[in-house]
Amino acid sequence: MMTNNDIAEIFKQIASALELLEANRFRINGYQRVSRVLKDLTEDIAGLVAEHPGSAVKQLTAIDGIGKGSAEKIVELVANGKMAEHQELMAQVPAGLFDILAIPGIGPKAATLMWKDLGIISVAELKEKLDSPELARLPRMGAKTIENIKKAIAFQEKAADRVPLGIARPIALRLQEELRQVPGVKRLEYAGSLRRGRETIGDLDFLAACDDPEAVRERFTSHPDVTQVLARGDTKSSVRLETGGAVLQADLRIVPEEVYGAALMYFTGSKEHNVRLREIAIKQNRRLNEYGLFDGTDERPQDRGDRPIAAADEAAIYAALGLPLIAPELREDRGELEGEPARLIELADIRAELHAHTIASDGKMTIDELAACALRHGYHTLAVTDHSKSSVIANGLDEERLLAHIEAVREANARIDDLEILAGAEVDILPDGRLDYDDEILARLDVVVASPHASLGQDPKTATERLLRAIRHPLVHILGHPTGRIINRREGLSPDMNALFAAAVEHDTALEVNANWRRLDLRDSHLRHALEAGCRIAIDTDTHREEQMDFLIYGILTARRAGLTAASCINTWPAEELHAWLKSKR
DNA sequence: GCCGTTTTCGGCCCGACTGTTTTCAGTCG
Repeated sequence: MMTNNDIAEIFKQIASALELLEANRFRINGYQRVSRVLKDLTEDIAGLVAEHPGSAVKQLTAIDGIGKGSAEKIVELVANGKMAEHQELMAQVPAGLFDILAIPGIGPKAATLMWKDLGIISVAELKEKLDSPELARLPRMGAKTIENIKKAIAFQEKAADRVPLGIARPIALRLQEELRQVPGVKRLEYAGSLRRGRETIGDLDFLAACDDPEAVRERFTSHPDVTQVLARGDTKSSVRLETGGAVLQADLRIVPEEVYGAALMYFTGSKEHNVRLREIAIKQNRRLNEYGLFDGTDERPQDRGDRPIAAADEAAIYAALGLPLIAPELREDRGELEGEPARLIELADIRAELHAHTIASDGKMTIDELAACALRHGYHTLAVTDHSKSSVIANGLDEERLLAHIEAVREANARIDDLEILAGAEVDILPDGRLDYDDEILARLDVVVASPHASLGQDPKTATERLLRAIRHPLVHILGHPTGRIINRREGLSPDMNALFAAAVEHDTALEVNANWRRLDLRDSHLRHALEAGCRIAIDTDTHREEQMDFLIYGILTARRAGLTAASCINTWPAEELHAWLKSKR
């Protein structure tokens, strides 16, 4: 069965092959857009084609970015497992060239030259020839360029994956704070995919407005964590840095304060969202760039002394375009420019933590320490949810220990004011969908979070049945980290998410957004679809140690990317409402 | 390749920086 990602990957390969064959730039863009749109799509394309073989092309062309040609190719691919155009291109372009194209600094022109003139068709071959005179004889291939390619390959070998949000954000906050200390800095903040709250970050983007650009530039490019300076221009600098176990690229853009908003929009992206906005501007006979929104469509109006209609702040620019302010997390060209945006959930809306561990299983805090932590966060409710007996590695509780633990929680609740401490458990969903405690035990718990921990390589059908059984269980409140994925490490389960969402609505079971940055599960795209289906959502940190309760921000960012409002999130409800809902399952 | 309140042709976002050039191509975001 072909997943959306598989299909998207095929279109991406077509685009790359066409780049190497020097095809029309806009045709390449077209394929790239199809690839991106497919990746973002929430419904399963293979399923859609299977269910509506006659109307699949029509349904696919209804999606923005997919035309008749691509729709037919998708149907061909799903039906036959292969696509003629793709296969023809793959026969023309050696597969290893895609890896060469992926090296930062090497584009289609350089890769094609190396291939056609020198027969280089893999990164290994390129590395062998880096010091050969024949490479240096290629046009535009001087000593510095070759040196940069060497460094880029070394960088890529170190920085194998995009950096998880939970690693990148603390680094960015630290760097942001350091750069703000430079005298004369008026404004300085991170933008880019980090500001949009993506689950992984490609590079860090900083924007500054200041009195002394050279001082900020100097602090940035000579920072002790910087391993290489890639660019150092008047308004833009770019570096590679190694810090906190991460290897990243970081860019700094310095602009006049009066155009800070326009630059922030530009630098926050996404690229695709920006393109949409610029297209809207053109339709209004205007021009939008990082220096502002201008009347007329002249090139570089900022250099002609034109005064922008709006430039200083984001809201004014959106307003001038006739648009509401779009939250950074939504700026992905996924339809955010249509309709009225809702007020998205915020960190301060959260009033309860419903998934947390103590020393009874694999946590580091006692019940009292956990409660103190919840009180510091201003919560009205805390659920203590230690692991169940099958999670042996996590020191899961058997029935006897669990009953004693429930007593300890009840005792703490009686002793501690201003916080309702609930007795719960994170109960393993066994591979066949049964739960790890019997109903008599589950009924004694105030909160049951049911989560998959083992057998995470199951086939989709088995996984769907397994999770459906847990969702339908009358004593389960929350489905914890539904897929069990670990970002950059483990795919996790690939169940039919639509089936899960429908069952969750029917049985009034909440779905968790696990805020631990290694999980973020549900992920943003799944959550978006869950909300369309009408699911209730829980955002919990799965806290094992004190500082992990601050992981909540990662769950909030992920939830905002899906358009979650406070009302749909049970952790925001007043105590009485939340407790009544929990009791409705008892 | 995609798209359409200039709709089936003719457009398609906009700018910064480097290195290799003698005025700009290639790459990136």
